[in-house]
Amino acid sequence: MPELPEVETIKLGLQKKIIGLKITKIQILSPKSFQNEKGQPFDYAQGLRGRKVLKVWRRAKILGMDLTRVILSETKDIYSSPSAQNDKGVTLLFHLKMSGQLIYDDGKRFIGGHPTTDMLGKLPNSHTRVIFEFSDNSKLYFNDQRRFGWIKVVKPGEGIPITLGPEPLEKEFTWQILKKNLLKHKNMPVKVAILDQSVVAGVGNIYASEACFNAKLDPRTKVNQLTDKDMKILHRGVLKALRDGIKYGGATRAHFVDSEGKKGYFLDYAKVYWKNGKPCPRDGTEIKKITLGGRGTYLCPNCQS
DNA sequence: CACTTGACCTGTCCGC
DNA sequence: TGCGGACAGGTCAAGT
Repeated sequence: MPELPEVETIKLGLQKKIIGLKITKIQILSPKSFQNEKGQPFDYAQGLRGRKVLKVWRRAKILGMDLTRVILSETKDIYSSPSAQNDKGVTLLFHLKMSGQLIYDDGKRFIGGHPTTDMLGKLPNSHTRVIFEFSDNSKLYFNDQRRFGWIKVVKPGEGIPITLGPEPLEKEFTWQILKKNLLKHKNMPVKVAILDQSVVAGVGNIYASEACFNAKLDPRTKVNQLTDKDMKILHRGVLKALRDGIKYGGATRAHFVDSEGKKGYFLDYAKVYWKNGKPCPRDGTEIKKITLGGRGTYLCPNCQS
């Protein structure tokens, strides 16, 4: 799914809702979806009961949730956890991959009929993998049709299990850094190269096509053909694509919904992604779909050269 | 080494 | 209507 703007949208939604709430129960319907730091099923979910949500954050496409140190009197069974000694709190990492959703229900969400939530129907549903219950009886559902996504329980500050480059919305992401990282892949088409999370963290297939369009660059252009000017324009193009994505609440093709279950509208505003056959918004030429690095790629054959 | 393909899963859509 | 194949937002491992 979810690329950076979609995860950012979920983060902003959850920050308003679950900070300070205490977890009372976790139901794991799909053990594969709830893992320890080694990627094996995490068997001690009961040890998370009694913890409060301290912080919700995002790095690239990963959502993090820092939980308090356990309150011993409430959760004796934490001692069955290998990390029980010297408990400094716990962090949950969420990766939604292709089809994951995180939907918060505090009873106000109108399940099953809201114009923007019709697609969800009732929760839990057959794609619900994990359910968090909070002390105010609200719930957080982790749904994931394809089960590529995961929740990992790690120690606070423990490394994210993905090699990540600069965070594009932070100051560290300059055009010079982008150039340096892209040059790791001199002969790769530029669109494929910016999908590498160590080049720039958080760009996925939708925003990679959009970024190339914004920069008026043919996505097939090899990295070593790019001039410094191209690098600067591409840097701006990446930022514009991501910021527009956040502005429109993310992109929904099939699965993405925000933490209230609402779809994102970025695809209505996307310039090329999923627009094959439609006119280019710049010059009216028909948008083409091609395959690059095995992924669908969209471009205007006229103004992206 | 650089790059591509396959695997992980489930669902949908399209052509025969 | 049914069936096979292609394809779908991500990422890592294995293969070329």
